[in-house]
Amino acid sequence: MADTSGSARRGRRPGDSGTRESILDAARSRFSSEGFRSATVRAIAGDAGVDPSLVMHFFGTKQALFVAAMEFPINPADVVPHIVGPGVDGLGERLVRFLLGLVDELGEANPMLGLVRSAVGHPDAARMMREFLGEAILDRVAAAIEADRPRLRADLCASQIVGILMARQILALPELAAADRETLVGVYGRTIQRYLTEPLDSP
Amino acid sequence: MADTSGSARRGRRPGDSGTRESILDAARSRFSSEGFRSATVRAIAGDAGVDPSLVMHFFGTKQALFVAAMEFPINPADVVPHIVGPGVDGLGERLVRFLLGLVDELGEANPMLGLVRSAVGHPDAARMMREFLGEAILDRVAAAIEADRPRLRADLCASQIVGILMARQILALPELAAADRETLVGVYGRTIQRYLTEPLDSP
DNA sequence: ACTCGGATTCAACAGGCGTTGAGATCAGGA
DNA sequence: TCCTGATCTCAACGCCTGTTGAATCCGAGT
Repeated sequence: MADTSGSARRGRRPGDSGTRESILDAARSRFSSEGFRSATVRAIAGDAGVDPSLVMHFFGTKQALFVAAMEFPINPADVVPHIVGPGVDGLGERLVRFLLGLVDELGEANPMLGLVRSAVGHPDAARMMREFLGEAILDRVAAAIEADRPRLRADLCASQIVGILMARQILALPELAAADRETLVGVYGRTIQRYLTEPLDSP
Repeated sequence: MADTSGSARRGRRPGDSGTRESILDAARSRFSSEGFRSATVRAIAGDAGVDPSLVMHFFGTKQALFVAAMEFPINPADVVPHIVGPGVDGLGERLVRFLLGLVDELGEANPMLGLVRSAVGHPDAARMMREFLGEAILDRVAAAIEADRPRLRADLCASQIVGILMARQILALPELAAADRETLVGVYGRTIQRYLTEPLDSP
């Protein structure tokens, strides 16, 4: 609100404007909490204090803005070895602890939530989610341990992880949202561990 | 296409028109595959071969149409005792087998998928999903067995069930979609069984 | 035979959407 | 100092949306 005249001015603003980044921040927040379809370019522009057409100028298309905004803030290649490194023992717990920590840390601007919310009824976003969760993370994990049917095991893990996101962050199931994090790490960790290492044919 | 004149006629059609039901069928299908927001009244009317305003005449509002269409085709009170009856042994497997059978049977007009697809970014639908999954099914199951923290156990089960729906039907993870049903019943059944009966504090 | 009322369509509204093109403004290199 | 090009706004376009009101049609009860 340091406007020197009384009304909005056109043209370039003085100083180093971090406008592009603030558009990306607003987009992350809107896409994450409303999904691709419901989040509007106009609302994102409004949040960033900017005209909608400036968004188009920077990113060209709503779809392209979505792709740019849902870029993951950390590189899986950096973090996965850190989780897998200590060995198979406790691997499930480490994965779940990492996931829950990330969710709490990212808050409302969480690309994983944006992808889940958009994947529903939007095949392109479903593909992005599949690629991120599967190829970037779980396939590496499943490959690090040595077991039969690694892809099926990765899919099993993905189903529980997506379920955690849906139930805790989107459906907001009350007991699950209120539960102590380490309790969940224990329960879900054992599930993931089973999906990764135990025999898949029930005895 | 048994039109006696060459063009569409106004007014009441001859014979016993099951129009209301065919609108509901179309709505179930559209809401299930696209979610509340993306499914349009016009498309539903088109599928039913009817003018959009007739949909409003019957149901008043898109929201009311959604509620009517997402009514579950079977009554949980009828089926849950059938699943719980035989006792705690194999309860998880019976639940998962019932769920997967239902999904295959209902196909593209599955209210559970419609609710999941709409819950995302639509709090009213999230509440409907919560009420159906929790109060109608899982709370009864958790109450039937006797264990500590029954609500948390119900939420844990819900998280895996929703995850199965997301991963298999919406994300379409390939190995999961292709997997033999009884294999999944074994793997997921054991998970649900754990969530229902095993101690929640990891040893 | 005659009305009555539900079924059905048509045409339109008001609002929101993504996107576009033209123009204004200014930072920084020549 | 002037010019270039990036940044930014305004106004508008065409489209799609849920919803409405009026007009038509016809089966059924009297």
